[in-house]
Amino acid sequence: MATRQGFARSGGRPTLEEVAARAGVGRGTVSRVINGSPRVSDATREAVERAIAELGYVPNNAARALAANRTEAIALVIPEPGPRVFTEPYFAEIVRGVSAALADTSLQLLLTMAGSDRERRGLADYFGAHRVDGVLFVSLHADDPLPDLLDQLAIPTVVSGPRSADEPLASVDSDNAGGARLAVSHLLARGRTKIAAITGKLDVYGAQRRLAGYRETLADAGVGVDETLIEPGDFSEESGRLAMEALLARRPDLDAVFAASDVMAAGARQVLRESGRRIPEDVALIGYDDSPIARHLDPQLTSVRQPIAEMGRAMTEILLADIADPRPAAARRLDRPQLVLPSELMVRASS
Amino acid sequence: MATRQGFARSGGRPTLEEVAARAGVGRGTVSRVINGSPRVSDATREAVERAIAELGYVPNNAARALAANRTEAIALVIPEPGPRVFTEPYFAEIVRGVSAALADTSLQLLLTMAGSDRERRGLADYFGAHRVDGVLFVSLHADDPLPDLLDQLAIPTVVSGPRSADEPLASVDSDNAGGARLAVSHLLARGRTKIAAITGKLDVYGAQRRLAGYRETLADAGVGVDETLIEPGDFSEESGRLAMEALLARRPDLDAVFAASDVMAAGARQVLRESGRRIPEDVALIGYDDSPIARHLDPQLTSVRQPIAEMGRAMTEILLADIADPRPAAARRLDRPQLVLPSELMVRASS
DNA sequence: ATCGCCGATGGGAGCGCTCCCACGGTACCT
DNA sequence: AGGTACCGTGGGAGCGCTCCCATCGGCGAT
Repeated sequence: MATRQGFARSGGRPTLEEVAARAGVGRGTVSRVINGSPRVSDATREAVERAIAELGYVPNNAARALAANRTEAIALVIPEPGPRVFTEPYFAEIVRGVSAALADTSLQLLLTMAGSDRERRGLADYFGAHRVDGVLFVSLHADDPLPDLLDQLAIPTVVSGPRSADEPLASVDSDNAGGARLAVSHLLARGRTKIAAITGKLDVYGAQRRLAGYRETLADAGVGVDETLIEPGDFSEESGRLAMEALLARRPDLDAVFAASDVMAAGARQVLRESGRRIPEDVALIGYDDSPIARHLDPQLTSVRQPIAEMGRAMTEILLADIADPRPAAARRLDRPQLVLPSELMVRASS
Repeated sequence: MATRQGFARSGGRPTLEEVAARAGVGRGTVSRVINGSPRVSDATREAVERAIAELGYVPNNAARALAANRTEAIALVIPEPGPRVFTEPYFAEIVRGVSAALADTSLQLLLTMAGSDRERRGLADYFGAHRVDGVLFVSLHADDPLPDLLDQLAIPTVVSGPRSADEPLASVDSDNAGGARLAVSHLLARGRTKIAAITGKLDVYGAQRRLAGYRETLADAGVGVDETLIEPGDFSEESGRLAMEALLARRPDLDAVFAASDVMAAGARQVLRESGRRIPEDVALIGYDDSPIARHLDPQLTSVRQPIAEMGRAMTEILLADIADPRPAAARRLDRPQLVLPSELMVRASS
């Protein structure tokens, strides 16, 4: 293998200069070939490419980064919370999407889990020191100062769920309202009319949107929204249980439940069972996220699936476009995409 | 905040040189302070540190890497397989452990998902080009050429599960045999004697060890190993189903099942239910991995928990120690740790 | 008082690359 | 023929840091 011979012969790694010498051209020309500049004749390009192959040359990233003041790396920041948040494969799916989008570029993915405030402070310095070309944020908290700091530093940034309806940064989201609409429409189509909702934490924008979708669908269908059928949760199983108990106490006549997460649906299911109700005969149940739990619940849980990997991919593509955009930060700031990807209803036995 | 002022004033980021000027010392001295060299007087060190704080100086990684021929980064390589392998939070847990171990260092974590052969070839060049100081491998395939290549290149490497009993690279593993032993002992203690095993893919070393633990425990207890009670699976739910059917056909009298993964246990559970058997009254069931599914199965599944995050942490610590080891590669190669971390049995309703 | 030694320090010489200016050559115009 | 535009190209000048050698004092030993 040519590559390996290259290593062995020189002892160290071949440099640009050596490639240039071998190809009989100057450093600048080799650099142009490597960077795909059009200002190189075909013959020269070919000669350079041959020399690169023969020597097994691979550019030194550090040198490039230093000389060009780029880093060839983007960071994925995950505000790492308690140990068990990764119970759902959300994070892994995002990473999959991101790294798929990165596959044909030469960019590196830097993973940053920053739970504590101290760590986040470090990050600010870190990003400020120009150590990444762009930053991807996953599941951002509404009160996180980091994104705004990045904005000031003019570092391209994309977040994975807008923090509000007027998110200032570029963002990618799944259609939470649409997902809820799918679920509720499906229940209506099945003849259910007393459809309860267990919401997520309502300071999370996505949870608001899911609730909004629920409301809109019922209103549009002429069924009307009954506030006694709505109970807040916080995405946890325990909160699903509690919400279900409250709902049942208030509205024992309900015939369907739309929970804003599978985990809450699992809690609700337990309470429904204990109350002697059958699923879906007496009460239909729908969750959200299409997590692995959904498929293992008994009965299998109908759930709304978000295209998580696609979201990761889309975030990355938006980020890359922003990085590549030659206009000054002020101009780029003007047209920041707010992408919303459609959700899908996975119909199973529980509805 | 001093840091922010620093940015604003200079327009660009402060450099070593500026810090040196401000502290009234030479570049070399500042460099020594930053790198914690002892050959600096206390007074000077203090003056330099003050200048650093005042300017909000953060070293430029690329420049350091270039000058020192280090990279300040380690790679975590995940042989990305099909879309759905991340169904279990294994990967996320490993990342948690790794990044926890990295938290007090200044090293960066580079995430590399390399599924296709083409990507892996790229990786070889990439690592060869000295772009990382060390590499962490997760769930390595037995026939992967990459680790050996890294070994030749003398790049420190740690793998997360040895590929065989005589793994040449440093490795960290959970005690698979011990985990199986816990499970089987527990079943024996509950009075079960006809304990079946559904194994994982036996070309995976961990699966072999789990089966070995099962065998040893039965042998030690004087119960004896009955080969008709052993059926191979491949870690998938479907294979769990098939294996359970085969076992039931052959040994309808079995009173317990130890499955080498929760997912297979879920498949087995379904078949047991369909056959009219009650869990755990008629047949006790134990899984492996303590995945989220375990807690959501009905009845909740007893399962063996591996300390995954701790494994990630341990891998990283071993890697860092290897990177820091000043001895030549040949010497380092001699004492490569093979760490085995204990597993734990999470007892739930199914056993 | 002189010498030698050692710890503390300054700063030159790169690390491998990109950027950019300058140069020779060709093609086309007047 | 002379001029003007480019195009493709070479190579100097750094990017910000670490390494390492030279230097400078101060100290105890002689």
